[in-house]
Order: sequence, then structure tokens, then C-alpha cells
Amino acid sequence: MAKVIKIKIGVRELGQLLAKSESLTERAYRSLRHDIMSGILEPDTPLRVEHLKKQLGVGSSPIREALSRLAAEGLVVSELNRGFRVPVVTYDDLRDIVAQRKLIECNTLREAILNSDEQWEAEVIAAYHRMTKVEERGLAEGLNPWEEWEERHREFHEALMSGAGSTWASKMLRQLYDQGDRYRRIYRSDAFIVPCIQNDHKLILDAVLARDVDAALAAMGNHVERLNEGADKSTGPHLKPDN
Amino acid sequence: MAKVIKIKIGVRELGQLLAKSESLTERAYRSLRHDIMSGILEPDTPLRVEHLKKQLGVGSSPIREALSRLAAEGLVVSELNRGFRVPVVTYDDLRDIVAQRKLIECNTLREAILNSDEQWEAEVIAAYHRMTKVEERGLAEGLNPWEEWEERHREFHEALMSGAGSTWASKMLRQLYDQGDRYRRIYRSDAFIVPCIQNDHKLILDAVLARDVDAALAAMGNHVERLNEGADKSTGPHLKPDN
DNA sequence: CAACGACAAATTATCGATAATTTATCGCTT
DNA sequence: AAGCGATAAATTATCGATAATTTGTCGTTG
Repeated sequence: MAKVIKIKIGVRELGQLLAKSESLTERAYRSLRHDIMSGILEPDTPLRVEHLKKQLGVGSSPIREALSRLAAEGLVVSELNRGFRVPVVTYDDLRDIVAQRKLIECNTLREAILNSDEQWEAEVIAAYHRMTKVEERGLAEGLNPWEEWEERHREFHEALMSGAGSTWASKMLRQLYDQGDRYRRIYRSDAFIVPCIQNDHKLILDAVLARDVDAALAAMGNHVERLNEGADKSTGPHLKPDN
Repeated sequence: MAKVIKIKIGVRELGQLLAKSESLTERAYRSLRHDIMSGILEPDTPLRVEHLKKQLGVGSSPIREALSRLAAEGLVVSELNRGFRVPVVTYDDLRDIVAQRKLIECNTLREAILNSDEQWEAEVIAAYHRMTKVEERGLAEGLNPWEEWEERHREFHEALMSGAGSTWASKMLRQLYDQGDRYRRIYRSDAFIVPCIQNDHKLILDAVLARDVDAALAAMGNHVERLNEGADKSTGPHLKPDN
């Protein structure tokens, strides 16, 4: 006869476990964020509440709240009584973003290398492995699993940063990373150079495992500065070059 | 006979000039921000929409939008279906804030010293002068014009940073400055040491005018690290020590 | 004929009410 | 008496409607 296991659980705890569905505000936030970051919504596009209401099928409050949050992050701009729009992009702004990210990310990496434990090393290796697996799969099958690769790439950087244990550095880097990513997709939606980036990652990983601070920072610095490529030539404001 | 000057202006332009009154959202945002930063709203206080509606005399939408913006900035925390509250404070968090601010502010100051023009020097001197005038007035009249001094102090730092021309550095420093200020007022609401801070500012100014990067960064580093004083002793989370 | 003012259309900002969810209260069971 | 379930109270999240503001159109005027 099979054993019967009784699990006692109150309605309170049950509710806690189940109803973890996200709010409509959160959904609108994510959707807008994705469309802005991916370039689907081009720079300077007005984000009209009425339109978004129909498109996302929610009321105005969640839309406005989501837009307010994005505005505070710098992923949309707002003007009084003139609503919200997607921020315009300039090469100068990109260079600024890259410079600040380089400063913070290199500093955080140094802290991580100097202060972290073996647990951190393991997580970095794991994240690296997950990322390269997607690269291999992409090359083998011929199709571009960019959406997934970009997620793994972000996680690799986040794993590296986590070693320093700095909440604020992580928070700021997340913003700068997102902004840089938007610029990259707008300026270089077509070309996407994998080989040299793959090499960057290998250099960073090796230096980290060897606890070689100087080499790690140099590699990370080069890697981050790649975002500027394509923006070095000109200086003016610029919308999508082609496409 | 007095001259009569006629100024022609259309209704459009007139409207633009006059109706620059801020939105209710903006007003709620500022009010909440001030109360959180100044410590009037203590850490972990729940921010209930119903209550704030009555207190500020506006509907729920502006309140929620203001809270959303503050949440994105890290000046309030929000949890799904559990509303908003004032973030708790810890010594670890303060140390993190100070470390990040030191990194960015010193780097930005270097850029400013190396790349700026005389116009910048003039603005820095002017801001310094406005700040010290308030200090003198405070000492002479015996009363503490802190509210105004803190405004001038912030403007002095902003003037120093403006020389680098980095939008993102300024944006991030504003956040870190605000956060640090909140901590300072919570942890050290009573004692406020002016003399050594005055000396810090003098050192920074002199080094900047002498274009002495090393001295300027050293002085700025010390100045920023003063925020940690009082938090060095203990490590655990902590609410108002006295008062 | 460029600029103006008035009216109309579109869009944003705000409010008050309703639905959904969490927290508190209280007999009842084991 | 400790914990459970059910109901009541409090609070949050969302919606649809209204007020305020900006933008567009078009005769008229200097």
C-alpha cells in the first residue's frame, strides 16, 4: 500500500505561493523597455498613451506608471503636457556611456578579483560556459540565436560584477549596459562581429582565473570600448544609418 | 514724456511663457523626495496612497506616478500589492554609496581639470563664493542656514563636475549624492562638523585652480569619505541612533 | 502674404469609483 | 491553547470618464 503524505498548508501560505503574477504595470514596463532597447521603437518616436492603451490592452494608469519608471531610468524622455518619447541618440552620448561604464566596470572587476571567493570563480565559469554553448550552437546550426546569446552575455558580465558585492555598481552598470545595448542595435543592427568579442571574453576569463588584475582590466577595457566602434568616425547626432 | 514700448506677442507664445506651472505629479514627487531625503519620513515608513492623497490634496494617479519615479531612483522601494515604503538604511549600503561616489566624482574631477576652459574656473569660483558667504552669515548671526547652505554645497559640487561635460556622470552623481545626504541626515542629524569640511573645500578649490590633479583628487577623496564617519564603527543595519 | 486670433481636434493630466489583493479578527477544531 | 478556515476591514492596482493643455485649421487683417 502506498504511503500517504499529508502536507499541511494554510490558505495564507498557499496564496503566497500561487498568486505571484506580475502587475499590469510591470508587464507594460517590460514590453516598452524591450521595444525601446531592441530598436523596434525608433529614437524620437512619440509614445502616446491612447495608442499604447489599445496596443497593450490596459488602462492609462499602468501605462503612465511604466513610462514614468522608464523616464527615471533614462529610457524615455518626458516633457510637461507633451507626453513621452523615445530618447534621441548621439555619438557623444554613446561615448559618454562607454566611458562611464568602462570606469565603473573595470573598478568593480578589480574589487571582485581582489575580494571574492571560489564560489565566485565557479559562477563566472558557469556563466561563460552557458554563453559559449549558445555561440557554438549558433555557428553549427547556422541560425543566429542572438536573443538568447545577448541574455547569456549580460549574465556573464553580471556574474563577473557580482563578485564585488556592490549593489550600486551593479545598479548603475545595468543602466549603462542597457543604454549601450540600445545604441549598438541602432547603429549596428546589421553587422555583428562575434570572433573578436569571443576573444575578449576568453582573455577576461583567463585573466580573472589567474587573478591577474592588470590583464583583466586591460581586456575588460578593450571589450567595453568596442561599443564605440562605428561611432568614432563622426561626431554629430545620428539616426539609423541604414535599414 | 515717457517712451512707450510695444511688444508684440501671439497667444501661443504667451501661453508658453505663462503656463509653466509644474504638474501635480511633479509637486508630489518633490514633496515626497524632500521628506524622504530630510529624514522627516523615517526608513521603513509605509507610504500609503490613501494617506498621501489627503495630505497632498491630489488624486491617486499623481501619487503613484511620483512614487514610481522615486522607486526607479532608489529613494523608495515597492513590492507587488504591498505598496511603497521608505528604504531601510545600512552601514554597508552607505559605504557602497560612498565608494562609488568617490570613484566617479574623482574621475570626473580629473576630466574637468584636464579638459575644461576658463569659463569653468569662473563658475567654480562663483559657486565657492556663494557657499562660503552662507557659511559666514551662519557663523555671524548664530543661526544655522543649513537648508540654504546645503543647496549651495550641492551647487559647488555640481559646478566642479560640470567641467567634464559628462551627462551620465552628473546623473549618477546626483543620485549618489542624494542617497549619501539622506544617510548623513539620518545618522548624524545632530552633529554637523563645518570647520573640517570648510577646509576640504578650500583644498579642492586651490588644487583645481592650480590645475594640480593629484592634490585635487586626494582632497576630493577625503572629502567624500567623510560621509563614512560614524558608520565606520559598526557594521549592522541601523536606524536613528538617537533622537 | 505673413502673422494673428478664434475655433476644432487631438493629446495629456487628473480624478473618483471599482476590482483585486492583502491583512486583521474571531469563533471553531484538535 | 495553538492553529485553522472563513469572514470583515484595509490597502493596493486598475479602469473609464472628465478637465486641462497643446496642436492643427482657416478665414481675416495689417
